[in-house]
Formats: sequence, structure tokens, C-alpha cells
Amino acid sequence: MEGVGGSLGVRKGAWSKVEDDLLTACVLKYGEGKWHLVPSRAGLNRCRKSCRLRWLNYLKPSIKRGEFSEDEVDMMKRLHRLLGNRWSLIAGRLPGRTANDVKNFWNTNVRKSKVSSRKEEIQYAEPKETVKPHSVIKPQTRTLSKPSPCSLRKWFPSKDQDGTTQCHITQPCAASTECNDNHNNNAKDKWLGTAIGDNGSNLENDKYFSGNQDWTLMKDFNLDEELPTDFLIEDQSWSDFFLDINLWDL
DNA sequence: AACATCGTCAACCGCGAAGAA
DNA sequence: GTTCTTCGCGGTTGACGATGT
Repeated sequence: MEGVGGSLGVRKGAWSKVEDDLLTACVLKYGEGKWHLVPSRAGLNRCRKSCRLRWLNYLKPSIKRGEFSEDEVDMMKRLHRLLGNRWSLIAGRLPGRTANDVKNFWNTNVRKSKVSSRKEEIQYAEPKETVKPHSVIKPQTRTLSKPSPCSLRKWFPSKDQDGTTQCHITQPCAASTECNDNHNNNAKDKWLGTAIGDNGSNLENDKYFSGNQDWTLMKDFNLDEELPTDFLIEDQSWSDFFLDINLWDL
């Protein structure tokens, strides 16, 4: 792996202490971001991607080293069941852990243990009752074509007069024409990140899905009676949907 | 001691999304 | 609307140390 790689003469492979020091000094001075400027600023013969990765996965001061605690592993399993291989989202809920750490840990420890210990997998990955195989939640359920106008946290679907599903906050959403099921993955991620308390939000916050005062206590709301069912995927109720993303119930 | 195999984890690659031009 | 650039992500690779034979 070591050596000068590529036709452009950009260095690849393991990082030296000197390179680490240069990169650290650069990021501390200029801050994270603008990675395309980092190699020249730091005086490194590395590509921007390599610089970014080295910082985020190894040099960043907040990174926690050492073994994963039982709690972390437990949380990881729950989140993985919820999110699938969304390592960055999972890592976001594990302070100090990077997506790469989580991914590596999962691929080595958890996967391995699943092979040798089918029992534990059943405990985490399958419902006790043999209903349907539990599918990993992919936020195709209700996503937004653009995250901003619907505001994601404030957004909520309802049926309009002509029968089309629209987004409403306290006022009809400005982007209502885009609020059908045709939404992109980034919005899904942001929405889901919001739903699980990304951005440092509190999972226990009962008002999490609010934005409209009527929805302040979502857990107490009778979802199935009040919400439009045409927004749900087949054979799913709103209760099912919100149940799925209630981490505290996992 | 020598070799083979396994496990870990840092690093690379390719792709898609988003924003700017 | 199209093209280009940048960023961020997940999948994969490969170096290297540990362990087994």
C-alpha cells in the first residue's frame, strides 16, 4: 500500500507522523471543510479525500479509541436493525465512534457472532412471532423531494381536498406539490436522522415530531384513526410506522 | 523456527447527491 | 437544463500482527 501512487504523483498508503502533524495543524488552523484546499494548505502530497478520511477516522480529537462497550454494541445492533448499513447515522448515535469504526466492528465482530450464535441474532433481528420477515426501515415510507421547504421536523402529511397527499405544518407546506412519495434519498436520511434524534437531539423528547402544536404528544395520539392511510406502504398502519422508529421500544 | 491462516482496521475506490457555474 | 466540482458515504482491499499447525 505504501508508496507514491497514481499518475499524478499523489502519495497513497499509510500516513506518517509528519503528515499527521501537518494535517492536524492545518485543520486546527482553518477548521474542517474545504477539503480541496487542505492538501495545499497543509503542504501534503495527498488527495483531498485521503486528507478528509484521515482526519475524520483517525486524527479528530473527539474520536474514542478502544473496545466498544456492551452498551455501544447493544445500541449498534438496535440501530443497525433500524437503519441497515447506514454506518454514518449509526456512528452519529455513538459518541466518539466513526462510521469506519462501526463498519469494521460490525463486519468483524457482529457478523461473525451471528454465524456462530444464531440465537443472539434471533433476539435482535427477528420478532418472536413468525409474522413477516422484519424488513429494515428504509425511509421510502415518507420522504421529501427537498428537505428544506418541508422543514422535515415540521412536516406532516395529510390528505387534500382533491385526494392528493400534501405536507402541512400549521400552514400548508409551500412545497406541497413535491410532497408525494417521490422524494430523494438525502431527504430520507435527513428525515430519518431527525427521527432518531440526529443532530444531537434528544430521543426521549416527546415533542420530537411536533412542529404543529396539535402533534406535541405524538406517542399519545391515535395515529390510525386520524391519519391518511394512503401514505403508508402496504399492510402498514401509522402506529406500525412510528412504532418502528421508536428506539426506546426496540 | 517456518509457514499458513485468521482477524483487525486503516485506507482506497466508486458512486450519488448537492451546489455552483 | 446541463456540466463541473466537491463532499460524503458504503463497500472493498490489503498490510500487518496474532495465532495455530
